[in-house]
Amino acid sequence: MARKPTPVPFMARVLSVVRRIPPGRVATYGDVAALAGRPRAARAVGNIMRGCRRPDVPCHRVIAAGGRLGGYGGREMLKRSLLAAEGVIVSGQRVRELERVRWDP
DNA sequence: TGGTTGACGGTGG
DNA sequence: TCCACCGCCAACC
Repeated sequence: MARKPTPVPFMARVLSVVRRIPPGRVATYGDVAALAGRPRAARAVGNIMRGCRRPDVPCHRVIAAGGRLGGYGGREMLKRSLLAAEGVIVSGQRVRELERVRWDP
């Protein structure tokens, strides 16, 4: 069964989802993929985020599963700082209390 | 048109 | 808890 061809490019939907993540909240790549309509495209989401440097897209709020920070163009420390500044408790390379700060759309 | 590339996820050792 | 492997996918070249 061919998946329904998305009327709008996957990348546009992903960016749209990420823009909706409020400050102090996070979403995993898998969450974003699911919200964008492709539950198994977490890796593809990461690829898109890799090239996304727009200030209007809070890509630092997108983390890996299990509370792991994931990457940030080699600036993982900055990602960690940005999240901490928003009130997200980060310890080492892990977000604590993930279920408490996980965005619930 | 077809192969490569990873800011991933889940499982197993 | 950490690391290695394999499966998945859209964007890129």
